[in-house]
Amino acid sequence: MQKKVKTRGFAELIPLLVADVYQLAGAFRQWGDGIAGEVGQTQARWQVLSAASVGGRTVAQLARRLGYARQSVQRTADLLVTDGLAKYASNMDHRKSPHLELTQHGDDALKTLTAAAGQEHKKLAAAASAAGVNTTELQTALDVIRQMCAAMETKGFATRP
Amino acid sequence: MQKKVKTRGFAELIPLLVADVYQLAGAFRQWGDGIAGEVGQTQARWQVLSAASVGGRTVAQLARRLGYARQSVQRTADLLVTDGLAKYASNMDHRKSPHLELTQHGDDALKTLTAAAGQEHKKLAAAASAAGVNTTELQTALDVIRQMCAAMETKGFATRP
DNA sequence: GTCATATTGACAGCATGATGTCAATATGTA
DNA sequence: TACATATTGACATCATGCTGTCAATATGAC
Repeated sequence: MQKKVKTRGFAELIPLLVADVYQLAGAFRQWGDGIAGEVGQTQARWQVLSAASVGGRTVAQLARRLGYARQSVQRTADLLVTDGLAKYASNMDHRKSPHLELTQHGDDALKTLTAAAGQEHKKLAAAASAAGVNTTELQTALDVIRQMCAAMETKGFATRP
Repeated sequence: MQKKVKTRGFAELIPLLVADVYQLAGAFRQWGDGIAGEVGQTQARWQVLSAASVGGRTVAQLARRLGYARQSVQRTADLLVTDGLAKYASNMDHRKSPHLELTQHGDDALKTLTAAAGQEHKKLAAAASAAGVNTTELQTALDVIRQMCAAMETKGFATRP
């Protein structure tokens, strides 16, 4: 019977976890948009900038890597090119599918974003510490979240890198 | 120096937490959309149905409770009414602001959704358990996530209930 | 009772995710 | 080589969040 009781309590925590993860993800999203907004960017553009900074990747490759639909990334990439943050460089391997490369302007923007994010991470760490979170607990939480992601994947729900 | 080292390690976990929370939230979203989709609904409609099921609430009140913009909830509510899942009932307190009430059809849909979600929660709990998560760790993760939400709120990033 | 202020719903428009379809292009196999 | 299949970008369209503006309506201070 012990196992049954344990399982029941466990299952009842799931809806709470779902709600809290949504809540925290929403707060993180606002936070990230705030950081990106300070540089006149958005999170979507930031993600594509970051993934494209490696260079030598087509839009379709970036989309797969980011876990978004190809067309969504295509639109964001086109906007980045329009704004001069990136450019299309011809791809020897595929005449119709150029590589997305950052321009100097785009590289600068990404560097600014990275620096701003680092500052904000420190601030959030301080706030979390003040809220009573310690490193051990945070590490446990991370482990649980990753295991939940793994569990979701076994059920066929893709997760995004 | 101990405190400094601890803080540094802590701050470095933050970006990992952000990435993993995004990832898990994305998986949960897909999962929820799947559940809602089986009944021909969406998560947005589900949320509004659920919040409206209490009865006696205006669209603006629902929006505040859900943490969404008033206009977003308005649109979803209008769609629910169009589809016969809800109806507007005159509000004595405000001539222009009716209460959103579920119809029998809407109540049935919500009951179906709730039942389906319960089943899915059990399945996910089993998968998580198999992935090696135990109740104690899950509870710790929940606590950390809530403390992070609280920390975010102190920084002015609203979280959604 | 009056009037400034806040709230509300309607409407228009934007951002960013999704999907579906089509033609051009690679790719792998017979 | 030839052809079936997969991949890719372009384009259209939808879903669902946001914002801003306006008029109607409550609300509260005086």
